[in-house]
Amino acid sequence: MKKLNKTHYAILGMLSIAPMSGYDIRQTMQKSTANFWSESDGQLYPALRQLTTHKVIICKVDSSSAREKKIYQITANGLTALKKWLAEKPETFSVRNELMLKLFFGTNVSPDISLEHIQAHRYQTKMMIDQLTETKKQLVNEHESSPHFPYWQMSIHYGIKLAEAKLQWCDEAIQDLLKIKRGIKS
Amino acid sequence: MKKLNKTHYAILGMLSIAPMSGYDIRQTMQKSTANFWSESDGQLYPALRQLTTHKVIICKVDSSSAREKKIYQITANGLTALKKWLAEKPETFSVRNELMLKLFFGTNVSPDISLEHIQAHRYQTKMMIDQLTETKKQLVNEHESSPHFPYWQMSIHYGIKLAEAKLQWCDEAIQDLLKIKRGIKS
DNA sequence: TCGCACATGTAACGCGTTACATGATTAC
DNA sequence: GTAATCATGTAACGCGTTACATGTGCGA
Repeated sequence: MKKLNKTHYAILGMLSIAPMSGYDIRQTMQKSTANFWSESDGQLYPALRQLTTHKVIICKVDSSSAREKKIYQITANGLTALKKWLAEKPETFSVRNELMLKLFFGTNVSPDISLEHIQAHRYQTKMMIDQLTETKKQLVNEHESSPHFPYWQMSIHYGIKLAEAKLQWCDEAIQDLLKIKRGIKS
Repeated sequence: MKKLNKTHYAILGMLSIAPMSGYDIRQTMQKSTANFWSESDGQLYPALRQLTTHKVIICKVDSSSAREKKIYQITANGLTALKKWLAEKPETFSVRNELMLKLFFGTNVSPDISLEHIQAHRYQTKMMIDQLTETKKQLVNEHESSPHFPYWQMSIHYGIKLAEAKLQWCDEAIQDLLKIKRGIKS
């Protein structure tokens, strides 16, 4: 019996909200946790089988609809395992930020290249803020009375706060790079 | 001939600053890029061999000092490859934030558990800000006249900006959780 | 003499993505 | 009819960490 990994716990968490199919889990993750967590197909389906073997979830085939659908449900065992994991200190994640790495070596190339990278990042970040703001609105409309609401809202706020900080940094960095450009010309 | 990956380019970038040994590269990364990029031993040494095979770096064994030391130097080929990579759009990295994932499923456990996680995160973030502020001071003292200076400073500012945003979020989230606690009691 | 920092590597394992593979249903 | 979405999976590969392995030089 191998231990459960983070993918497993992410799935267990999703199933603690409601019974779902593999496909549902993907959709839900893309809608809600994509900003800080996602799983690929290649992880998801094997993990569901492993979780079933561990008896932390059970699978019921839904033949009522025309298409076959495997609905997974968390077991009492599964909920206990999830709660235990939730109480453990979260590991601090190591970040790999390619934009920063390229910027760090920026002296090797023209400032225009760094400028372009940052402007692209600025645009992406702005899109991100819009999208998170939209998600937040939907959350208020659809789940305001849910016990999940405050927790889900906090996670969205985290995304927004960080994105706003990135935006500010982009603006400052763009100014810095323009100064470098002026320095080169003079 | 396999393509170079990001680890390879990170090393090339380091060697574009100065010739270094594998050990030096690790030290330098830990001092300067740890906040957004790091490599483990298990990656570094094999990568150095591969880069040598690709002839983008060359190795000179330094026997002058008592201890053997392999000093790697970037070649003209290597610099060209690095510049080409620097000009390519950086891929946006997928984040996996375990703290956010646990918070997202917070309804399954007591608010105290989420509170503890966030308070720990707040503390770590504060330490991070102090450390980055210190690094920034050192940078000004030691490299202010270097052409690398503005680029390196920007990367530090990024770390600081983001950490400050995290700190603010922590304070808000702690207030939110305290409200939840009061709600449960009443 | 003991422990730390210097210095270089290997092996095993698990994680995670990507591409592949299949097929039904529904909306246009 | 045909494209998109629903729905489930597999195989291969590369990435990255961890643990292991070895040995020197220097300062307390």
